[in-house]
Amino acid sequence: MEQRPSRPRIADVAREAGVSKTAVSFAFNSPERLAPETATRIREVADSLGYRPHPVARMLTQRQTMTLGVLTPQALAVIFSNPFFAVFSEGVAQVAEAHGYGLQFISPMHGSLALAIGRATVDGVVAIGLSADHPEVEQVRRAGLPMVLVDSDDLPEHGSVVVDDEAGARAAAEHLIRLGHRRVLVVAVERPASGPDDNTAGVSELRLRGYRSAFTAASLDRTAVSVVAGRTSIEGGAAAFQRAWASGIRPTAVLAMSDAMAIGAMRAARELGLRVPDALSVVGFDDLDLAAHVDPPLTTVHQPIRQKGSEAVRLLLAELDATGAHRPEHRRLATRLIVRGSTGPAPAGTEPTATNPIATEPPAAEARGT
Amino acid sequence: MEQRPSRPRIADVAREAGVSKTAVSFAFNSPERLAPETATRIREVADSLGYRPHPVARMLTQRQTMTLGVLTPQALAVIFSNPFFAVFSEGVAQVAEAHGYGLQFISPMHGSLALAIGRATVDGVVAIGLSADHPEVEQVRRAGLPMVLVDSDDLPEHGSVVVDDEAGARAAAEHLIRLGHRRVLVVAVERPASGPDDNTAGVSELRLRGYRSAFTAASLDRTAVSVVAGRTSIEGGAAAFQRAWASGIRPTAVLAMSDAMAIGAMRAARELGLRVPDALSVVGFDDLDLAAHVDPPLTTVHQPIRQKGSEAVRLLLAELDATGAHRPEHRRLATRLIVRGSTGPAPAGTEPTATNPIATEPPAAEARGT
DNA sequence: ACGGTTCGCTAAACCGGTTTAGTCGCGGCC
DNA sequence: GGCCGCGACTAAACCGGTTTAGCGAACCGT
Repeated sequence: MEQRPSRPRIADVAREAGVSKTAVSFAFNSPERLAPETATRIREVADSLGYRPHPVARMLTQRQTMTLGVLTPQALAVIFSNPFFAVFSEGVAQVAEAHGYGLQFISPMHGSLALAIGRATVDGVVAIGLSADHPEVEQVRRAGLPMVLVDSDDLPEHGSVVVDDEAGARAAAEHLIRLGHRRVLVVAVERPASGPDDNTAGVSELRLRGYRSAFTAASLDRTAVSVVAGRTSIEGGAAAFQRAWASGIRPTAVLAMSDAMAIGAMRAARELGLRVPDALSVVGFDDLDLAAHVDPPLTTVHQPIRQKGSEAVRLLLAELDATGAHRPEHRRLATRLIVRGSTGPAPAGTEPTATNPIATEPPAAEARGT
Repeated sequence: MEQRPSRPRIADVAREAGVSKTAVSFAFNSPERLAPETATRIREVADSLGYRPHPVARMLTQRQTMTLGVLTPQALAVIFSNPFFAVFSEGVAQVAEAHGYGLQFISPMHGSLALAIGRATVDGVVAIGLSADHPEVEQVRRAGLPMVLVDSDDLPEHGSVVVDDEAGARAAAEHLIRLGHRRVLVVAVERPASGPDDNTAGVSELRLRGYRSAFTAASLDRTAVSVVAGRTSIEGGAAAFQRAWASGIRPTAVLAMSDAMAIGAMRAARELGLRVPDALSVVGFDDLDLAAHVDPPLTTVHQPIRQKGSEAVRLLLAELDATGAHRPEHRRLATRLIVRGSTGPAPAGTEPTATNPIATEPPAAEARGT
């Protein structure tokens, strides 16, 4: 017959202690406004009743939640299976936690990101993978929530943190060119078929531009670069490489847009009998912890993922602290190429002659092996 | 001089539409109580004003937050760097999301888990790695929050989800015994030095019992099993193995309590010149996706991590739906050994006794994992 | 024509706190 | 002795919604 133990309210404490609600509130929030012994007595009564101020009621009156939101257009389950995101969250969590803020992940609810935003009880938002043209951006603004964008800086009125994707990509391509590679395959991130599109398009575009500019600068033909896309996971990378191979593409090097895809491509290559880096060089992007541990250790473009998260939160907190109008800040973090064991000189005899940069191989004739 | 755009309130909509607050509320929550055209008009006005019901105010009146909490005694940053936790969260997120619930991670704030719980605005809690004797358990109960425990089932009044750690560990040890191993090193999880202790102690204890019972059942000396502890990470596993080796322990096999530690141990062994599995067999625990991708592929005890998360949420939701008294459910999920490439016959000449009949038995018929 | 429903809407109470604007009693000051 | 100021506390308004109780008009059957 026992009913769910209803938690004591402030009025219960007040009655029990023989004081007003106000006094109880003071005892917790500004004890100096009460006689010391009164404050002590109230707190003792509260303790004995097991009273804790109701967090929702507090949020309502104080007009702040002490919680920050991490906004992402992908489902939570997808998020957590993505190591990139895990590292990013680590950075976000660390700074938020240090400043006494909790974290809430805002992801599409019943397929609607707008709905999720409407439900979110946060003081500010870090948005990752959200392109500027997302309608949700407008919704966040109308909700009066400060926001910092990550991986997108084309909304000047919001703070932003980006990395130099283009420079990193260019460095990766230059590295391959110096090693003599003349036919590379770019393994790009495909945007998810359904659901709200994320901003991979923007980042992909920048990286592709970086890759290509290196080849152009080296006076190499644009056709030296072929592109295939896949999901950004080990399996996605493997599948993408297999698909490219099946369609007759025979690169001597792979430029993958994520470490996971690079690892997948390596695996697929190995299964096709291509030794890495002897027959095929592979470059990743991200420099996850994992990258140093695979065999061979992955050459990759390092981007400060953790720092992206922590910096975004710092910007956001600055905006929250700002009393009046506050000029949003824009940060661009550096990337750098980390050369490990998955890249090496292009295999001999694969270079197109200098006079004939196109040196197209007849795909049909070469399909002999299958 | 522009002030932060204050979001419109329900009263603004009411005034603008020439109706009462009640009518506006009805227009959103029970439109059938209004004349259709009135409801439509109110919604149009609301839209034009950009009105959204304030989520905190809603929570307060409806006495529910539509959010579930994931309670963990570790810092968020630690959590996210732990792949085990990522997979678990995936399971949690998937079910929560499907039922329209958001997720909030509750971890120590300024070192105090109690403080974090006090701030959490959730309808129920999934607690992982929380031992029964934690004082926080009592706090959650007093807050009137339903709770489901994961990896701990000694609180009968709360639902629970555990896996059969002991049986899985026993299977792993039996596998090694059949392969002829007689000197094994258990790489256990050390409990973090400071901060609130998590429940690894309970799980570790169970697994250790499983390991030992296999050796006892095979009439092997207890001294065949030595134990070393380390942090549950690749580095932690490597360090632990090195430490054991340095202190003169010379096992032919390692039973690690996590895949990460197993991988670390493999790396450390390789650096010591020990080939896996020829000179040293290694068994992990968890069966992360990663386990199949390392070289050699890791033999490990599979536990349904994702399912632990999803099942815990299902139990919790059932408790939330329950109108009256509800008997909490307790689930125990199975574990199973996945044999891959990191285990093999004990190297010749290492056996303490030649009389043991099991010694020559070939690798038994266990499922070969991919 | 009249009492009883039903419909469409509203006023006021409520959720559980915080905060503002006092009230009350007392000691000090001139 | 009257006024002021101050310390300790409280009543009431408020945060932004939802919900209950109820009101007036239209409708309905007899």
